[in-house]
Amino acid sequence: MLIYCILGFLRFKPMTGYEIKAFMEKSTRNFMFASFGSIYPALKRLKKMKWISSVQKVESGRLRIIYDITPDGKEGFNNWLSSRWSFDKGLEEMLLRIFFGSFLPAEVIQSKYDELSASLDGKRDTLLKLEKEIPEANINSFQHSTLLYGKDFYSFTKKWIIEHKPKMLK
Amino acid sequence: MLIYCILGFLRFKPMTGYEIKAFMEKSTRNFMFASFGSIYPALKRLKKMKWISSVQKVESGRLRIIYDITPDGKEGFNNWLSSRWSFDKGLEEMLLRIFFGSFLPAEVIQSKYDELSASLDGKRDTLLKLEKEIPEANINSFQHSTLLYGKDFYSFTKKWIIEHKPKMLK
DNA sequence: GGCGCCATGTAACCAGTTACATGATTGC
DNA sequence: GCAATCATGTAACTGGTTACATGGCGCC
Repeated sequence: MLIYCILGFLRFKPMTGYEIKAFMEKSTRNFMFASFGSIYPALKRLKKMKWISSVQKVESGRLRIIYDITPDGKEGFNNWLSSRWSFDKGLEEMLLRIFFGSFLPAEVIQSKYDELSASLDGKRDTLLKLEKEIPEANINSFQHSTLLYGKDFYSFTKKWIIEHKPKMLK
Repeated sequence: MLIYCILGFLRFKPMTGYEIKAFMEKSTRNFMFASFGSIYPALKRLKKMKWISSVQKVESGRLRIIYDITPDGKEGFNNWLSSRWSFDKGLEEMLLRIFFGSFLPAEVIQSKYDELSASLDGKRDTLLKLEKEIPEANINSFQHSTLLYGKDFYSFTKKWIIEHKPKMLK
């Protein structure tokens, strides 16, 4: 996931590893955050894959390695962004995808919100089935309340997704 | 976190590694789930720490290693469960703690819900500050919507916590 | 001269995963 | 006789973390 986050950032503009971390701090930090110890190795990995390129500069005495996304990288990023928007990998991936929604054509983005909404229904159904399988006598009120939270959470998130689905421009 | 989950399960009743996984599957699976590849090593670790004990039995030809929590384990578990209920480690830890709420004295549990609620306020405040720091012109509607979701999510969860806070019995 | 920020990176560690290996029992 | 379930476990890998190491710039 971190690599797609980095790739997405580089679609906004070329950046150094340091800037990537700073950008995370003020944009995605509540759902996606990483330390230098994972950012720099991730950049090396992406470079090796040829999904990003780099230029070294010395600016006012400081070494800066500025990374940019390559056509291969764009393809990899777009494949990730346009693959099924399910909730299976959790809230974090959902929000990261939404964050980069502007890189998807307007016609596609609505169907992605619909996919998400369907996935949330599926999640809720699974919980409902789970609930039916458990005899109520075998579960205390705290255990039951975690199930309840799950159901309410999926309902809330689904409703939110529907309400915030981008409107089609006529 | 996994070790506290296992410890909590063993407070309900002694179990084998296999049973622990099966129990997870039908109780905590939407917020806490692990494979055998992490359960068995975790049990070994807990055994080494003397937080759990084990008895080997051969029942109808099958080897079963039944684990039980020790007094040291109970202490470790209680320390974890009664440490500050913050939202810092995410939804999963919050739900796991609630799941084991019955192991906390009735007087304490209410204050834990209050702690959680305060922690959620704090999280929301951080997002509010973040939002103020970002000039609106610099952010597209998708980026903005992830912020919005964060705020709504914290509000929803806080409201839920308050509504489901256990009532004091008179 | 010292602090805070800019900037890069590595090493040790941690907690998990998937895939594999083994083997017995139960029920159709 | 075969599939599903019960039962234990390891090895290779993954994707991150914290702490450390290094060093220059800008400003008071």
